[in-house]
Amino acid sequence: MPSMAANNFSRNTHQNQTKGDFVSRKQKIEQQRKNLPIAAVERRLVEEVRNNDTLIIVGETGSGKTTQIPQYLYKWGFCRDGGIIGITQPRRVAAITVAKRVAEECGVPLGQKVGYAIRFEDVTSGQTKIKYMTDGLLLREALLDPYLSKYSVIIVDEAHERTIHTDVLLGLLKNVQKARSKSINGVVNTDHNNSNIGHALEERIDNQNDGILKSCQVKKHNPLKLIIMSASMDARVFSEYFGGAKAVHVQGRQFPVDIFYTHKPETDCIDAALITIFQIHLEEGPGDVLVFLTGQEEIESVERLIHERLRQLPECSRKLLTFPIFSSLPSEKQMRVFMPSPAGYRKVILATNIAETSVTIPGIRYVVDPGLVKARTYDPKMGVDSLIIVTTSKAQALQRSGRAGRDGPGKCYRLYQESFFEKLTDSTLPEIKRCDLSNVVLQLKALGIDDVINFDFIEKPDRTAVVNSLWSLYLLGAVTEDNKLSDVGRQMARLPLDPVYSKALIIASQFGCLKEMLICVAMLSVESIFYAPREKLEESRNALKSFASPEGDHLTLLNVYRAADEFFQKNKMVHSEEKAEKNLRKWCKDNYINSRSLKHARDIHSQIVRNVEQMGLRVTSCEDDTLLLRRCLAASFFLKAAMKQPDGAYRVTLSGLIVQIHPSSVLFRAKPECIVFNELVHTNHSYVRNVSRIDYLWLVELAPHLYAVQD
DNA sequence: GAGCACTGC
Repeated sequence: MPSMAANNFSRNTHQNQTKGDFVSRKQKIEQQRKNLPIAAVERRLVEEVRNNDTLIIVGETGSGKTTQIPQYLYKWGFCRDGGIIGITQPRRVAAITVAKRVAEECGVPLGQKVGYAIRFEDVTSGQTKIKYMTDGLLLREALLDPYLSKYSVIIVDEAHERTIHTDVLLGLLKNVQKARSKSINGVVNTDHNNSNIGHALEERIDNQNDGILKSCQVKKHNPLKLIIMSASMDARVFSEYFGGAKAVHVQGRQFPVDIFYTHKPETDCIDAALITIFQIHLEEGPGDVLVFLTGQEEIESVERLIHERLRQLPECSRKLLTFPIFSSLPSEKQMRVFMPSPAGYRKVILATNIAETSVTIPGIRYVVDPGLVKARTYDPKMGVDSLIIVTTSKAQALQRSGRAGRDGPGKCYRLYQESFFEKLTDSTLPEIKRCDLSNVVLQLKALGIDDVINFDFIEKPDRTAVVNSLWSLYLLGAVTEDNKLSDVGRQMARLPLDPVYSKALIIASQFGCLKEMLICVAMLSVESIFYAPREKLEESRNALKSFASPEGDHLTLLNVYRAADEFFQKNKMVHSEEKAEKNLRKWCKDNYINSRSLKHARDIHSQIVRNVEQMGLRVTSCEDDTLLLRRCLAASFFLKAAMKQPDGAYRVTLSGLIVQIHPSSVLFRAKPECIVFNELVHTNHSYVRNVSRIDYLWLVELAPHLYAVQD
């Protein structure tokens, strides 16, 4: 009996507690919302949105703009006509976490009134009114619904980051807005002046709606409200681009961060970083340290040096723990940076610029910033990506120092002189100015924008970059001689892949090896599959040997995928799905394979299998006919072929560039006469990665417009 | 025998 009573008692308490917690949590959320800087200007902001079709909102970190503004707009009736509010983010995690938070604030389950959509994951429903998504996803939606007609408001968040998706989206939205306000005036088919997408949209509607839908041609659209949100001080660029759109500022909430510069220029940045870390550790109050470094190698050597110097300190001063974080680090190791340090210990986080925006680590009071970053640039003429260490921009330096002021007042040590800071560029070059544009050009063409060179970008990409991508799209058969999208090009645009890979799938369906090519393309689309930690180089090499194919990296990747899939399917017969997934991760670890990359490849694979089936392509297998598959690789990747030179280097056939096979390739030693490859990256040398052995005569046979029999 | 920051469809 007593135990019974106790049981009841405890259950009651538990219920009361739950209820009490719930109420207090709700109240706490209400309180937090009211205390946000943005809450004070709710009415004014709503008025501004009502009065301006396009509004620029500059909000510093901590203002609450991302979570609150959509809720305000919903509350004040911006969804009343059935339209929904869409908010784009450059990163997936941001879309997910913000949506979760907003659903909680609204007290609704995620996926109903509030939801999110990212690639592979759509947590929205018919009732969704506030939809967070990635900017790339909204671009994809535009291909299916050129007017983006279900949205009454679109908010482009983090616009200052100027990702390539954001830039393309801004251009698109500007035109969609024009086209929608035109159609509302009922002039959809008469006014063919300045807006090329407006024009293109009208033509598309004309073509698509032949016949019974003709009466819908002048379908009335609601005007589109556009909000551009940026954290940068400088709203002028956005305002000018949108015809002098009004810009409003919202206060942020950050703790002050003291900035320190060096008195003289530093020659050895690693040494300077080490000295600074130990100065902080020995002289400053509690708080963790975040150090920005350029790459894995630098991080690993700084970590080693810290441990060496710690050993020279007295016992009582050794309470310092290091945590590396960079993107190719397996997730479980990345997660360690979030563990609170044991009492009395100080954490030093050695990070790449993953910690600038993508990962927010609590507890940071000190930032060490050498002012350098490894940046990717693209040479459109040679088709070469380069990874070079360059100085950060002012905006980047500001972003880095801000990481010290999230939990309290902080300090930032810039390892350069103040005069040097003044010389830094204001902001980082937008991505659209430094990457391959063939995918962007293909997508714009699929949206009906044929004249890409004169498209109204917020910042025009280099003309040669556009011309070169048009040329490669022409060679792939995606655009015709008169620069129009071909039927093949239209098919390619439906696939969420690099255009070369989309074309490879189409060719493979003709060769009868689409099943294999789907796997190759999925594996080629992800970050490196193999993981080789420095301390276990030998073991990881042996693991790779069991998958290696003498015919090249493509077949090796195919072997890995098949082995993983076979392992997974066998597991699924005896275990639950989750257990099988877990075992697969273990299998990856044992085989020195990055399970995050493999999971990504498996997701892409299932997505593109659905895509090609919808396109009506037949998924047939060439079974073990690797010769056929390699011929298909030659037919697909003929733009990237190279011939061996007498000295063992390779000469890229189309550009004449001299390159080496990357040491990570299975063909690094074999050095076949003729190869195709997928990536050309310049670091210390020019390297080609993902390489397969082919026969030069196949190129002559399969790409005769570019290759002839050699004398 | 080198070593790739980050994000996205």
